[in-house]
This record gives sequence, structure tokens and C-alpha cells, in this order.
Amino acid sequence: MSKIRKDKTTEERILSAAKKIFVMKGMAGARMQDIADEAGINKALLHYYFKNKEKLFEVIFLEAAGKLFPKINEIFLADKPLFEKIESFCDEYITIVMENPYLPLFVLNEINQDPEYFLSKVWKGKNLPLPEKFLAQIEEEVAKGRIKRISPLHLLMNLISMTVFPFVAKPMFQKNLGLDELQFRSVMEQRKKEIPRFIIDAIKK
Amino acid sequence: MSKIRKDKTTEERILSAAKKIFVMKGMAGARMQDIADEAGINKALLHYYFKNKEKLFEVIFLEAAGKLFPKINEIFLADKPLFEKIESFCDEYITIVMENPYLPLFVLNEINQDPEYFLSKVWKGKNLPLPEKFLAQIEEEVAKGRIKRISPLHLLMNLISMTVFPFVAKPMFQKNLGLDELQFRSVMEQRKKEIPRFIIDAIKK
DNA sequence: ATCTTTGTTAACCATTTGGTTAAAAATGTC
DNA sequence: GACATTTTTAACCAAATGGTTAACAAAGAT
Repeated sequence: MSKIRKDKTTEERILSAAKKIFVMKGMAGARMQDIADEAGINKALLHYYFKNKEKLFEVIFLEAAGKLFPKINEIFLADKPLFEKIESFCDEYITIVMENPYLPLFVLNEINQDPEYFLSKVWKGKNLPLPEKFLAQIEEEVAKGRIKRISPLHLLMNLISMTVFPFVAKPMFQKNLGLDELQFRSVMEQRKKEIPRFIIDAIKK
Repeated sequence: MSKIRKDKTTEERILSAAKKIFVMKGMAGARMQDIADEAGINKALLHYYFKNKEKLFEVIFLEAAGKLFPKINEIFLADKPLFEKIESFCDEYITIVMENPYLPLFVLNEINQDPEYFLSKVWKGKNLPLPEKFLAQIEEEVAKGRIKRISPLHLLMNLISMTVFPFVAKPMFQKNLGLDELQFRSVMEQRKKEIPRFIIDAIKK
């Protein structure tokens, strides 16, 4: 069979549509007929290409998680000075999530539905979290007197919280603070610099 | 009709069961039969007492939001020094959410499904966000030279992010950092003090 | 005790949902 | 062009879902 593909294959159209609908509605709320409509195909094709809803969902979920989790592991493992790590994490992570601001909520919500199941899928070998090096790095900076005493665990939580949560709570912040879409994006761009500055101000001696 | 109630009325049992199921599964994933099973009643009673799924859901959602949103408005409006506000917000908010750690994710997820609809329900008069006073307070502290230059908006985002997000991402943090249930609770207790300390270290001159 | 009102039950209903099937259409191979 | 394989279609299916109904039971009012 020839491997030459013209424009979007049916499979690609399904995946693209499924991503849109699953990210918006979640597993429980998404309807196969809606995915088929979005892809412009007959619903039976979803089963021809992906067997069932669960299999299709898994592809989408793993792709989404594959965008979010390796990046966190990257700061764990990188050989860089601490402050640089913080700066590049914020910059890169916000850039990634800005391309699809609903990803974090989607992934976190599904993980909360069945943590063991979903996290085992995500961690199947490839994205195993390895925080030890990063946490040890923070301890070392404290011991060397370069930063104030702080628990590595809390520093990590603070970093990830400030970077990700505004996306999760987007409508709430928009309404609370009177931000339209453009303004929200602008604020998140600012945060690429604001968060590292805030953190470094908090821990620098 | 006598208003004397013995133990749990049927209505109370429904509400209690509905809260459990809706918070766990969300609107889309919750099943009326599951709620009835949880309450130990016949499913038809759900409609006798609450007409339909949407009406029942709304009661639960508003109750949940009513736990989370007024507290945020409280820091906006309180006549207290800034640092005290930050300290008491973290302390009280974490205490509230610890009683039901899944509330933030539940409320935020539903709001993201239809922001206009849900936020208008929440803001129907009573919980209208009034951040101006708080934001002005931060500006004043900056102008008086008591804290470093910082955008009030970012400070507010940082405060709420660090307080709430660990609950939203609970399974992820547990897995990443090897925390069992007790340890997670202990970490969140620590954060009552750690977050204000971190923030104050970041902004204090 | 009688009647009215409220609460409960089990059966039922129409629609929706994820999935199946067989036939037709399209594509690939020689 | 003939045959094989893959893709697509429309109809169909069983189960699940939110909701309805009528009968009965319990509680309230007089």
C-alpha cells in the first residue's frame, strides 16, 4: 500500500476533531457523534480507525500529557544554574500552554478522575518524574548560602502553581480582573518574566 | 405542615449524595441513578424533589462556589494591613479547601464548560468581585515605598495560584514528589505559613 | 375516622449513546 | 481488467440515560 498521503487523511481529521471535543468536554461529556460531525465523517469510521471511545481518548490524552509533563521533567534534569532553570521553565512552559490554554485543565481533570490509571499511562517508562536532582540542587543552594532557607518541595510547588494555575482559572481571573482575551494573553506574556523575578526576589540572599 | 425534622430528610440525603457524585464526576459524568443509589432512594425521587438534573446540579454548584468565592472577595474588601491579609487568606482558604479538596477543581471545571452561564450564577448580586480596593492597597504600599514595585494583578494571581493549585494538581504532585495522603495534608498545612513567608520575602523592602 | 396532601415505588417511556453489520465504493496489486 | 484489500456508508442494535406516570403508602388536617 502506498504511503503517499494527500492532504489530511481521515485518521488525521478524526484526531484533530477528537482533540478539540475531548479537550473541551472531557471524556464523560464528549460524544462520538459530535467528534464525527466535527471531522466531517460518518460515525462508524471512528470505530473503524480507533475501535472505541476509550482508545481514541487515550491517544488524545497521551498527546496532551506528552506536551505538558516532559517539560516539567526537563527542569528536574537540566544541568543549569537554579535561577536560569526557573527563568527558562516559565518562559517555555507559558509559551507551550498559550498554544492551547485548555490543556492543563483537561489533563488535570482526567487525572483526578482516576489518578492511578492515567498517571500510569503517562509514566509508562518515558515521562517518569525524576525530581531528586532538582530538589537536591535547591538544597545545595541553601547549604552554600546562595539562597534563603526554603523547602525544595514548596519552591517547586510555587513555581508550577504560578505558571499553570492562571490557565486553569482563566475565566475566573478574567471576570475578577476585567481582562478580555487580548489582555489575558498579555498578562501571561508578562508572567514569563514576572514569575521568575518574584521567585528570585523571594529566595535570593 | 410541621417543620420539625427528625434525622436526615430525603431532601438532605439527596443533596449530600449529589454533592459527592457531582464533585467527583462533574455534571457530564454524574448519573442520576448513581446519585439515587448513593442516597439510598428511588431515582424518581430526585425528580420529585428537584425536577431535573440541571436544577439539582445548580444547587450543588452554587453551594460549592459559595464556599470558595466569598473568601476571595473578603481579602479584596478587608480593612487590614496587606501582609496580614495575605497571611489570613492563606490560612483560612487552605483550611476551607482541606475540608473538601476536590471543590476547586470541580468549580473551575464547570466554569470552564460555560463561563458566562456559571459565573453569572455565582455573581448574581451576592459574590460580585470587587478587587479595586485590594489592588489600590497594593499600589499604595508600592507608592509609600513599603514594598517593592509589583503589579497588583500579578501579586493577586500569585497568591491565589499558590494557595489553590496544589489541590487541583493533587495526584500529580503526590506522584511527582512521592507524597501519601497524610504527607500531602501535612504539606498543605505547612503552606499556610510558607506561602505568606515566600510572598512577603518577595515584596518586602 | 375521613379526607387531603405529601412522599415513595416500580414500571414505563422516548431519546441518546457507543458500537455493529453488511453492502457498496474506493483504492491497491498484478 | 480482474481480483483483493481497504475505506466508507446507512441502517441497525442493545443498553443507558433522564425523565414520567399511576398507584400506593404515609403523614397531616379537621
